[in-house]
Amino acid sequence: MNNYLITIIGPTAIGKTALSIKLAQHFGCEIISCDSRQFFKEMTIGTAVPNPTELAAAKHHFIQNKSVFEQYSVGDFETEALAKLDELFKENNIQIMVGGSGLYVDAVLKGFDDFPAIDASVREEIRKEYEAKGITYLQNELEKRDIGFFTKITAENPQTLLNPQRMMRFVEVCIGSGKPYSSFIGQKKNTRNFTPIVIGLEAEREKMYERINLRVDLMMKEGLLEEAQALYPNRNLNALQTVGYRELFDYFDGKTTLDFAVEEIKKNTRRFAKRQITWFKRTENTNWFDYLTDISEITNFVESEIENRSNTEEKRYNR
RNA sequence: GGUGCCUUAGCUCAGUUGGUAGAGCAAUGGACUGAAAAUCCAUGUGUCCCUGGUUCGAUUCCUGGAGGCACCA
Repeated sequence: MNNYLITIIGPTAIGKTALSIKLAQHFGCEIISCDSRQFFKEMTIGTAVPNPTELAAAKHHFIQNKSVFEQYSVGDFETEALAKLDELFKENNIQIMVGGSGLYVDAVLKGFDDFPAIDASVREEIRKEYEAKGITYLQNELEKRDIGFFTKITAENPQTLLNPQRMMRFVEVCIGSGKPYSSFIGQKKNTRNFTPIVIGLEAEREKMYERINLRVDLMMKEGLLEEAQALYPNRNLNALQTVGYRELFDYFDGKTTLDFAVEEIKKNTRRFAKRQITWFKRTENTNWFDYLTDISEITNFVESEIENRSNTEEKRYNR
């Protein structure tokens, strides 16, 4: 029997959580969250994790199961999510994944290559060099250690040469492993024991922004300020480089007024949503639905997809 | 009612000694294999308030009007 992973994607605040719960109830399955900020137990309001009622309505995984003090990467998530899915598919061949983090969705659906673990001191060293010498240091290092890859991105994606974070990663892999970054790319044949059925939620830009603004106001009413205040001492942690918190940290620093910070949260959330849309446009085989689409239409769609695919499976076996 | 100043991009404003205009912010498009709610790249969208006049040519100068602000009544 084939396994199916119903995957719900879309920009923030569009209604992914509500849809995923309805689908989970309909198919009697559980939910894998794929959201790079909802992993953290210290953040609740600002990351819009499902509320207790929602969590009771369907079993969720990867919601607030980590601490902001832990190191956690997309590679770790890929491993853990696949293990969890194997377990869940034993119970039910239909499961649900929902999330707004494109990179993490790709990790589960497509898989990434294996990279060696790189010692934190290597990154630290590279960061220092970069801060002292600027982006040309990273460019020179990459050119020296992985000329093929350097030439490729220069030709195909020159903007990446100006992106310190990506460039530091490339250089850190080269230095830490002693091999070119590109030698790890395209090595792994990723096989998945499930078929994704990807549902994308979309809305007119104006509607989407309206929902974002409303949600930010609601978060403030629910106590985002206090939540951010409690995390303020740890503001430098990676997990706290997050929309909704950084802007309030600036307010605590006395750099902005509270009203301005809230407007900044709205603006940065809009920009985040835009980046999500850009990413998800490229997600293969996505079936797009308006955010107001009736749940029955979506369940019908999913059921017919599964039927079509299992029919083609049967034909294959009967041959 | 009188006097002065203002009216240019979604917003705040600059500017053109007369040759149809440009900054910041907002916005839009894009990239992205272990920081990804991160990080990075690209893009100027316009009855220059309206109306006559002067001029080869007016957003710019002049007349009249409309709206706004300030002061005086």
